[in-house]
Amino acid sequence: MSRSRDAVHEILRRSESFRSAQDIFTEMRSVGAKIGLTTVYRALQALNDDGRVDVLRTDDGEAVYRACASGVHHHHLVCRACGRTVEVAGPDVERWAEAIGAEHGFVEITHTVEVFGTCADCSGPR
Amino acid sequence: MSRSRDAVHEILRRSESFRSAQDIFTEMRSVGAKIGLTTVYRALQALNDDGRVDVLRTDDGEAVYRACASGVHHHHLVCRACGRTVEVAGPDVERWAEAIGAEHGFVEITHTVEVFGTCADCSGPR
DNA sequence: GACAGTTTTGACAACCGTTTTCATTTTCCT
DNA sequence: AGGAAAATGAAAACGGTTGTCAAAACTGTC
Ligand SMILES: [Zn+2]
Ligand SMILES: [Zn+2]
Ligand SMILES: [Zn+2]
Ligand SMILES: [Zn+2]
Repeated sequence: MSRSRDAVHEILRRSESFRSAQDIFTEMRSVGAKIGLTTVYRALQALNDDGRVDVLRTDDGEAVYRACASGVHHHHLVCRACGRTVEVAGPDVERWAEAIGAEHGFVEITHTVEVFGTCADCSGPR
Repeated sequence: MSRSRDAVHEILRRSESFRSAQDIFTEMRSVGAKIGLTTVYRALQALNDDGRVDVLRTDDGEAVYRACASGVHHHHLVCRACGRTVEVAGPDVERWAEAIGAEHGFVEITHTVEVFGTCADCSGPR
């Protein structure tokens, strides 16, 4: 798994928002790349397994992917309108999650945190 | 929408973990209730519209529902093994989300936060 | 109670994103 | 070049969810 995996990774690196498999597939086809939808799905899950892309689920259950610049644990601030995404750190949140878990006797704590809003460009000069 | 909506709500109130539509449907049928899967789905989305149940997506995209005791904004600490769920508050997290959004010029901030772990019963006396 | 109008129900089909299958193509190594 | 192994993609299968539509249940009125 290499040729197309890199192609998919490249698409994601060029994008600053989360993208769906179908979305990526359509873009690649529209610029003449000959690739199958199945391969896009496989590339995405390989990239995710390797920790090279982040994935999250939209409200309607679609998986969307992003090649994040940061290799370490972080979260996302996503514009509801244009999808633009900023990677953010939240040391306080990390500590809070651990603490709240411990407080109730839970171990091996993990968490998911996403922040949504409307970015400056999209809320715009009214 | 009433009879079956209440029945579904009741099932959820009796459960302390998040449940899927299929799951609820199977339980209801197994105790002799005559209800259709479609109706369960409709009841769940109605309850959610009314803000009476919380919904979240599992990693594989399935929607799961829970009738939370708290009517106000809160988050969940979920056991990966048995599903047992504790409602938790995180004032620090609320403030952090607002602040991080504002810091990047985003407005109308919302967020999703879920904490996962293994509960005391499930991690058990090794 | 009978009746007409409205709402709810549920079997079934349609949808849609994702995964599996499997035969073909490409890549890699000698 | 030759053969084994990995990658590819078209099409079928899958699983959760939503749409369809005719039948059933509920509503209020005479
Ligand atoms: Zn925006
Ligand atoms: Zn974190
Ligand atoms: Zn547990
Ligand atoms: Zn919150």
